[in-house]
Amino acid sequence: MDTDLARERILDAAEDLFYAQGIQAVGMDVIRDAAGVTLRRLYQLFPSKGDLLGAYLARRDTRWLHSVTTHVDASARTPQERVLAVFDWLEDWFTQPDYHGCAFVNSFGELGGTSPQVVAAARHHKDAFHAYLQELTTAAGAAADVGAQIALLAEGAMTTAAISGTPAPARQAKKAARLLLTLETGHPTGV
Amino acid sequence: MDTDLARERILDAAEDLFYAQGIQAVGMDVIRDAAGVTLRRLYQLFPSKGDLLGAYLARRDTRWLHSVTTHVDASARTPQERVLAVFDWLEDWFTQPDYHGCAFVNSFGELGGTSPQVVAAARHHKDAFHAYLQELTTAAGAAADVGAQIALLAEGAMTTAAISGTPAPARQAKKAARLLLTLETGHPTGV
DNA sequence: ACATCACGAGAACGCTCGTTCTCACCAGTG
DNA sequence: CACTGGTGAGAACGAGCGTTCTCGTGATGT
Repeated sequence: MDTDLARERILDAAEDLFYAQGIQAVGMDVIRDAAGVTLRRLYQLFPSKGDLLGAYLARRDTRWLHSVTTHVDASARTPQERVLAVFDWLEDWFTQPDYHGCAFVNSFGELGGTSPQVVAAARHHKDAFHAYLQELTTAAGAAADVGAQIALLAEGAMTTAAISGTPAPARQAKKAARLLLTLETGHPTGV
Repeated sequence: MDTDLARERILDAAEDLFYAQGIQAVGMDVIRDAAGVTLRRLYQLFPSKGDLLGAYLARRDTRWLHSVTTHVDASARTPQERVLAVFDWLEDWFTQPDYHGCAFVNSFGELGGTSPQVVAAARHHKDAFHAYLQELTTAAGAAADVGAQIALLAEGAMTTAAISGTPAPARQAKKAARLLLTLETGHPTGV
């Protein structure tokens, strides 16, 4: 088997399994089985489980953000709609049957107390996402605070949808985001 | 040693360790050492690690909510201030040096994929918290949606404060909550 | 005083899991 | 054809951990 193909199949298997069951719950042998790869090959490409974890998080980070931005670019016309389109994308995500939260929040919850690598990955991912929201809200003419506030709504929606098991938080967050966006547009916050 | 005292010391140790390092990262022997209790006693009081985990989450649930409600009752005068006082309490919490997120979100991230018991505990805890916020916002005369929206802000603040390592999200969330609360007070949402 | 019982301390057991090693096999090279 | 080197399949190793067992000891009841 080609090396690149093997890498991809390993990362696909790791992503499915790590996300579904947690990182510590999935052994390297299970990933080997799911990827259809030999253990030797697995350790050649990822010398330790930590390396595989890092690659998993890195790939998921870029893919996830790319998916959001692609949806925003494709579906929204006005700057305000671009902000709100993020919540439509979230609702789609929450509706997928295997959804159970943000992989980075989950990883942080599982290993944040022991792995600085996971903390750094989560921080990087959230920084990038929040910066993107800030960019969108600024483009929509909102006050400086609104980006962070809308980021909090999005984060809250992710964990609430995961724990409650329903996609409803996406719509509630969207509604709140619309209010924050339209009411503060162009005005100083005045607080 | 008294049985009740042993229970308490075990739960104290388990809470410190589970919260700081994660559940799977902490062995029963470490809890035994920290509690100053024999392994025999530990298993007499909590026949399995799962039982100990359940007791830990149950106690933390009631204590956490009690702490919030106590602060709200003690510090806030008007119904609106009672809602916003929740975010002051959050800021205090975020500022504690050992803060790294909501124990239930972390537990869910760690074991949500494999333990229905943890899922149920997290759901119960979040249901109770969100119901409390709903109660506060209703008492403040806000529209029906506002409770859920403010809950999303609080949840987002918890995870964002944990991952970013700063307490700032509490103030951002409070600002947004104040807007949602005052702007929607007494009006239909009109969306 | 003697039998009984509970308990403290820690060893032991069985399992999981990350990682490495063994061994047979096949491809290419002189 | 011999030789070398890489590969596949899986066994093996070593550590960690949840749980139980052993053993020595001291308290209790009669």
